[in-house]
Amino acid sequence: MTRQPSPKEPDVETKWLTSEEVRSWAALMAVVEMLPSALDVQLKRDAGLNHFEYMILAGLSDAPGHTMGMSQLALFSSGSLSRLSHAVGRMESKGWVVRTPAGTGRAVDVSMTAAGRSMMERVAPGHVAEARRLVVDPLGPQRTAQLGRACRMILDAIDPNVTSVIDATMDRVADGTTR
Amino acid sequence: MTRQPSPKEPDVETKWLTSEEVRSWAALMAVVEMLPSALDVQLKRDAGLNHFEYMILAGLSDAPGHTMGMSQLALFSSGSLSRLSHAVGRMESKGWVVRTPAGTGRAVDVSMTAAGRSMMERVAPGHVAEARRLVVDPLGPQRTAQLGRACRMILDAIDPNVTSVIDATMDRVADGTTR
DNA sequence: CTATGTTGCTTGAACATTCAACTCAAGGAG
DNA sequence: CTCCTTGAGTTGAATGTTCAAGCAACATAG
Repeated sequence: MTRQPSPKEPDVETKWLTSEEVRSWAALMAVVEMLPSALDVQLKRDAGLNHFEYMILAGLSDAPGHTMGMSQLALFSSGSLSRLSHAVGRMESKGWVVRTPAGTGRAVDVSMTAAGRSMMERVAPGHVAEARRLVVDPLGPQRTAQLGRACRMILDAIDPNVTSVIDATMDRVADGTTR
Repeated sequence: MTRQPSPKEPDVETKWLTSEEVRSWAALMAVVEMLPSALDVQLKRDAGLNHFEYMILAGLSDAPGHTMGMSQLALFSSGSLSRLSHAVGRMESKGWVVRTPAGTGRAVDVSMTAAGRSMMERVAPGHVAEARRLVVDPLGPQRTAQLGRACRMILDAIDPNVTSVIDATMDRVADGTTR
């Protein structure tokens, strides 16, 4: 039901989707539902880690000093502060990260431990291989780049802040500032 | 950490991503994490429904006789049978769907009730508006179609069966067979 | 110097999802 | 006919996520 359900009334208000658009929308919805769990399979198997936790570690791994504040990390990992707090709690008890009070106010910094880092080094290759197998390779470079641009436009519509945080991290990664 | 972490060893095995590819990948990951919850906000507010439950109703709403078998529905909604079973249980207790034993074997059919249908009619416009606001309109028709094609390629890589189920439903929708 | 607000995070309970085990019905194989 | 095996769902416990409330450290205003 993404097109007009029953054309009884004139239905002036709703701008329904064309059948082309419905097709695209359905495909996108299927991807957002399936891709995370498809990735979870590999991560869970190889490291007892879910996708969200992986994103956290990936973020820290590329941050200066392997450290980020909670709020920034929440924005980067596209999760709520609460979800992050729970997740970091779990990961702390497994010894992958530590929390330290940051300079000012009530702020908290999260940093990756050596154990966390070595875990990442163990899992990352498999994860990248999955990324290739499911997305990058089937699409090829051209379409992958196109997809990236489309996603950035969507993110901008959802919340303009996210794009800038991600871009910042990506710039750091590209520069190799962290190595 | 989607690129090479520390170039000590030759690292013959892993084909890391280029910085262009990492950018696209990061944007895609952010979308798959954020889009469902962004959509949930509207659905929850307007109908106490989450995105997965909406997909179930949407599937039924476009199915002949507003009815589908559990397995087919699971495939369509990109969820596990177990998840679907729990979700349908909840929705049944709210009076939106009913389960009836289907002809052969252990099979079960799920159908949308009148209450479910009228609920859909109430929510759908708002949902479509969100779909437009966050995706279709910012991208424009060309890029939306491109995005759809890319998603279909990804789905094919994850599980070739899904594409056909979705296409089948979409064909029905396009034909208007259910009206 | 109290009161009021704001930021940044944590917490607990309610709710949803996953995982592994189980049931029940058919379909063969011998 | 009896014994696997497979297919289709269900169930309960363990795990994760969300939601609303709470709390501590400042800031600002009176």
